[in-house]
Amino acid sequence: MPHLDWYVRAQLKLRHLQLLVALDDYRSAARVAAHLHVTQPAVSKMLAAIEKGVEAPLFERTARGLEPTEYGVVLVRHAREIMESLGNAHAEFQDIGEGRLTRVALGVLPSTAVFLIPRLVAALEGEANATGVAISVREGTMEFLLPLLRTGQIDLAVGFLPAKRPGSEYKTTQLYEDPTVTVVRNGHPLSKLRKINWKHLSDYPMILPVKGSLVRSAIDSFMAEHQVHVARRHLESVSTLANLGVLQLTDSIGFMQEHLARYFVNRNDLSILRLDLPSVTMRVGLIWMAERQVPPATRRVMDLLELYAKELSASS
DNA sequence: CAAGTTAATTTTGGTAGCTC
DNA sequence: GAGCTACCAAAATTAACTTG
Repeated sequence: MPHLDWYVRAQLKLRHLQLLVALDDYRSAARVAAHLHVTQPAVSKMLAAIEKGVEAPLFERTARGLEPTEYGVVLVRHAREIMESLGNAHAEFQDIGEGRLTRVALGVLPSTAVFLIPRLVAALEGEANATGVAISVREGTMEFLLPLLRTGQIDLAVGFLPAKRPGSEYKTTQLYEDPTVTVVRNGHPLSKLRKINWKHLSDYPMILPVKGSLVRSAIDSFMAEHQVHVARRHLESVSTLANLGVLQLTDSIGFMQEHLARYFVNRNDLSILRLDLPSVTMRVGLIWMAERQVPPATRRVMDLLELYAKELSASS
């Protein structure tokens, strides 16, 4: 499909995306035509033009309507995302127009999402004055968040700080340290043992962060040092919910930041093994771009997060 | 040479008639 | 009934000229 990229950049119109989404919704050219206030042939022709452009059939013509092909499903999904994202622009325009709500876009790690963010949002909700802050949150690994930070799609990241300070494009402050712990389902054979040593881990499948991530490399070197054998069939995942599900359903051993693990333990979802991973403690902190000046709203969010982090480490 | 006007081209949508 | 092709018309955009 050599021309798809070019076509999408140069030729594909918003009108086309509308059409694709409507076709998927109605599965009928005639009804789509009515919805878009055009006639049926116009719909038919526009679809043909898109299909020619992307060089792939997008909808299968059947006796009583249209059904998306595999290609169609993919393109419709992206079209929906774009239309939705564009819809958000309207809300943000209003924010600017009203001149009193500032949007702060945060990027967070799964391990920080569950306890820092709710407190932040609750505090901001509570103040109820006109010069409020609207928060938007994205979750992902550091590899996902840092590019967003660089391109300005997020203003601030709450994530792992690199071990050394290259003193470069990012500015950081440390909030707290988060050790990595091993977690298993309640009633897991290992949780019954009085004494666990590292060799025990070799007997069970593991869930590890994806290769190349900060935590993973730390775990890998720790494992090598303690000669723990990693089962060949281990799961690589940074999806917190997937990990939780797998852990509860199987005898897998998972690695999690302690703060997140505690959350699950408190809810009686998981158990923490009595094992220390001393060299796999992550430094969690705020990260933002050095060259961009920090607007007051972002400054406030940073102050609040620092405050909660302090309370947190004081109470634990 | 910039502003304004006109001509050519492209895009979009419509109708009619046809096939499955 | 549903959709396709062929052909037509209107609108918008772009290119090509004038002109002060």
